[in-house]
This record gives sequence, structure tokens and C-alpha cells, in this order.
Amino acid sequence: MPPTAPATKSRLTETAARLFRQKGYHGTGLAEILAESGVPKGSLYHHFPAGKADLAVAAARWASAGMLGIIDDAFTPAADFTGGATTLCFKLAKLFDLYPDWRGCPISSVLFDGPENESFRAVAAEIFESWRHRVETHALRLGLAPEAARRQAEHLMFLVQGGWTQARARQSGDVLRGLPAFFGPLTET
Amino acid sequence: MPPTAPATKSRLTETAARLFRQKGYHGTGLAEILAESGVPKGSLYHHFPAGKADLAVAAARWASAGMLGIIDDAFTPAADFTGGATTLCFKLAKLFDLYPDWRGCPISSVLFDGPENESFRAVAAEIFESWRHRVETHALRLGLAPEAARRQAEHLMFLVQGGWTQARARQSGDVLRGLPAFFGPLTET
DNA sequence: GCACGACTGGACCAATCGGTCCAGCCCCGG
DNA sequence: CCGGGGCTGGACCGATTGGTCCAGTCGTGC
Repeated sequence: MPPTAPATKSRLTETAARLFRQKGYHGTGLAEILAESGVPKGSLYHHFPAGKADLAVAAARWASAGMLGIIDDAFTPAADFTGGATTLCFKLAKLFDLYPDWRGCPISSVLFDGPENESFRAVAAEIFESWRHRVETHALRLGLAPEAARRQAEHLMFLVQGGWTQARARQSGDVLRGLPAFFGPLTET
Repeated sequence: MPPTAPATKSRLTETAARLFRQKGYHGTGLAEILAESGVPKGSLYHHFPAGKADLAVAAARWASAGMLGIIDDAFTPAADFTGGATTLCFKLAKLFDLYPDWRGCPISSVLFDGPENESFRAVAAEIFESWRHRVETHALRLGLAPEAARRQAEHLMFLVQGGWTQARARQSGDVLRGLPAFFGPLTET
């Protein structure tokens, strides 16, 4: 069972996440997701009764977990906040350059679409907040004052979000690598 | 003729720009654009032989012209760069709060989709660059050193881009209004 | 070894997609 | 007055969309 059955749902989720990222919600057809994941349509509606919308939310959450992992990987070994933030930018740049599915923010691809977008919007807000919160937590751990930690975390999220979009337009991960230049003066504890 | 004929093409363009912004490229059907603008399908393919893709580019360019106008309106009466940038953020926030069609960046809605996205991507890059360049021009006029002007313009574009996305997720223009807090220290001439 | 649930495979559906085509309208110059 | 082209109106098209449904196939607990 492990090799096939439980793999089905996650294979579906991960394939969907990849395709949604690259081509957006409406730009990705169910047929394509099914073909690439090798899962029949019946299984999709078994695991995700609400269909495409359900799948999109699951894909976004899965992608979000990956992003949180990257944030942790960048900040955990860091000596200070600036170092961690810089590492994060470089990690994202590397992913951007290496994998086509990392060319877009996995969340906004879904956010900018979606039927009855209110529910989607709420999920997106929750996910973005979780990212910000995670960065803030690392900032506190690395010695920033509570207020500064919040500010720096928010600033970093804005920069990454904006830089990601620009990187996609310019087709270069270097945009992400240039982000640390904009980090403001830090207010350490 | 002025009241009807020339209005057709622009009505089409502006309606398309509005809908693409709100619902994305693939999320918006031709039927919807046609219905809201009151233009028959035949006219669309007369003015835009390449169909939807042509229309999307025209819509993006039209929206870009509007954005450049807003940038000018914000910076022209400003006494210094920071003042102009702050005004820009507040202007965008007001539009965000007032009009649903200003909830999304008119360019990325098209960028994140699009068949044969290479051509779309190029147009998006060109438009973003024109925004950045316009801000840089104002920065120079307001006394920033060339290098600082470039940096500040880029920083502002990243913040606006990222803030815009976050504002949409949180459904609040206040995110845009909080952007000025992140402006770094200025290096005046 | 049997029955039952979870899961799969795919046929099938109505709706909608973007796009084509052309008959007619209407305003223009001749 | 008449021809012709820019433009409009809309019928029509094949392809694809997301979604439904169910017969079959397992693995598992009785």
C-alpha cells in the first residue's frame, strides 16, 4: 500500500501545486493535473470531494509548508537576523533559477484567481501570516526587539513578494539576490 | 462617430483591463468582456486580430499608462522623494479601498497567465521597467544622487508590488499606507 | 472465504471556452 | 446617387472545461 495507495493523494497535491504555480489556477486544467500525476479522475473526486477548489487549497497548504521549511533552513543556522534574511533570499533565488515551478509564488497564483474568491483569499491571508510569523519568531530568537522583529519580518515579506514578481518578469533570480541591499537599519535588542 | 465608433475599441480595452485585473487572464472569459462592454464579438476580432492575447496586451499597456499618471501626480508636487513616495502609497491605497478593480496589479494578473507566456513576460518586464524608470526620474529631479535614485526607485517598486499583494490578501489598503515606514535612509545629493 | 468499504478507472455530460465567418449596416468619397 | 470599406451583429464551430456517475477491483476484518 505505501508505494501506491497513500501516494495517490500526495502525488495529486504536489503535481497540482507545481502546475498551479506555473500556470495559475484557471490556467491549469484538471486533465493536465490528472495526466501528469497519473491519477484517474475518479480518485480526485474521492480525495477532494469539492474538486478543483479543494485541490487548490490543499496544494497551497502543501506549498506553504515547504516555504516554512525553507525559512527555517535559512534562519536556524544564522548568527543574526540580517544573515538569515540574506540566506533566505539566496535560497529562493537558487530555487528560482533551478526549477521552473519556483518561478511564481505558490500562493498568489491561486489568490489571483479562484471562484468565490473569498474563501481562497482567507486561506491566502492565513498562509502569508504564517510566513510572516515564522520570520518574526526567528527575528526574536536572534535578538531583535519585539517591535523591530515585527517590522523587519513584514519588510522582508514585502520585499520577497515584490522581488519574486520582478524576478519572474525579468527572468532572473538575481533580483532576489539583490534584495538584501534594501534591508533597513536593524534595531537590535 | 466620436460618440460611438472610436469608443468601441477603448471601451473594450478598459473593460478588459478591469476584468483581467480582478479575475486574471484565464479567469476572464471573452463572453464576459463582450457583455460588460456591450461590444459584439466581430468587433473584437476586427480591432484585435489576435484575439484575447492582443486584447490583454492592450489592456496592460492602457493600465500601465494610468499607473504612470498616478506616479506623476504623486511626485510632481512633492518637495522631496520621501514625500512623493509616501503620497504614491496613499494614492494607491485609496484606489485600492475605493475600486474593486484596483485590488490587483494590472500587470501581474496577466503575467501569471498567458499562453506562450514569453511574449507576455517581455511586455510585463518592459512595463515594470517603465514604472521604475519614471520613479527614478522623479528621484533625480528631487535631488537624489544617481545611484541613490536607482536604488530608491527599485526599493519602492518592490515594496509596492509586495504590499499590493499583501493588501489583497488582507483586504485592506492600510497595508499600502504602512509602506512608507520601510523607506530606508535617503542619500540625498 | 465472504462481504464490505475504500479506492480506481474511465465513459459520459452540459457548459463554456476562444475563435471563425459572413451578411448587413452605415458613413464616406467620388 | 452609388460604390466600397470600416465596422458591427451574431450564428456557428470544435475543443476543452470542471464535474458526475458507476461498474469494477482491490485489501482487509469477520
